[in-house]
Amino acid sequence: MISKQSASMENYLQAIFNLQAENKPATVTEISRRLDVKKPSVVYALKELSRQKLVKYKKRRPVALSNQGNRLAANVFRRHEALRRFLIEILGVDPGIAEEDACKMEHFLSPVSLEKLDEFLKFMSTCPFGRPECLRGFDYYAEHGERPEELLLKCQ
Amino acid sequence: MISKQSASMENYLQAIFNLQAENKPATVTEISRRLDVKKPSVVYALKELSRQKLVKYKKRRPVALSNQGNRLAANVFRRHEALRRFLIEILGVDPGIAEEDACKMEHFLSPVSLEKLDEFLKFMSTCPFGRPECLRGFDYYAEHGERPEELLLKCQ
DNA sequence: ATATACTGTTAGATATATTTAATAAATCGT
DNA sequence: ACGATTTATTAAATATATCTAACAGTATAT
Repeated sequence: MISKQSASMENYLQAIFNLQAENKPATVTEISRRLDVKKPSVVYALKELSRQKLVKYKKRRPVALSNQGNRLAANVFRRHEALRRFLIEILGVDPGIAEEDACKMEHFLSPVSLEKLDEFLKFMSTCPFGRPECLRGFDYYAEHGERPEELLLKCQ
Repeated sequence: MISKQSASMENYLQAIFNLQAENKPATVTEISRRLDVKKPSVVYALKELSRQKLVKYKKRRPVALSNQGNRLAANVFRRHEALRRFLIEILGVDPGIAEEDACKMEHFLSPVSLEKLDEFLKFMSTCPFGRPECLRGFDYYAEHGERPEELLLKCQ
């Protein structure tokens, strides 16, 4: 019943999810633009997702997620965000690249790892003293190629 | 010339790479066992990789990586290890699950992100005072569900 | 030495997901 | 109102990667 979806189908669900979140109609053309695929590919995917009752799709009408579809999409989105934030906020990866990487890896992060990653981000980003010292140490290390001297050593 | 490979082909390269590293002959049967696919799938893949000069493949002979193939496989392995280690050593994910997740995500980590992740792992694992304080803080948080009081607060 | 078992290959079918080309339906501008 | 443009769909082709079934080649054991 919890129908595991392919990476491709998850991408379609997520695109629709994002459009809904932005209050924009989820049209074939727009989905096709966002996923950089041709329109017949979108129609094919919508038929498949419709068959699985993950979207409500009537010909030539903007598509909408079903409850089940929304649940799945929200899940993909959560994985996407966790990965994206990790890459940007912890590793300092360029946001554009982080987005791309998250888009591809998001389909393969297990629930257990997601949970841990979410906790990790929460812990690191809600530190009452700002960015934790060891992450600042890493920022320095990433920038200067060597572990910070004296000043930051206290972080350990 | 740097021929980007599919996730599937990367898996075959990696399986052969691992067998070579273990000094075991990379046979169709063994690759098929490790990747949990049928033997004709392996033969298909070997033909394709051979066509691309990534493996040296003669019918009914154990297969070997070419230099180029070895370079690609080593790269996959590096991505795999970085992800696996991150999941285990930083997030505390169960090694079995970490292995599975790494196996799937390894195909989609960009060079830039890999570089950063490697640096991050190196920084965190070579701290002269052992496991960095904020990671120990996270260990505590993950176990007890709340940020450590007084004692560990200094880490911030 | 030959039957048996294991290993490897081929051929053909299947599934998924994409494309192009053609067409149909809807919308827009004048 | 109608021709042009945009949007959506269908049909058919293609690519990748898998499988099953059948077969071929090699090795093994008695």
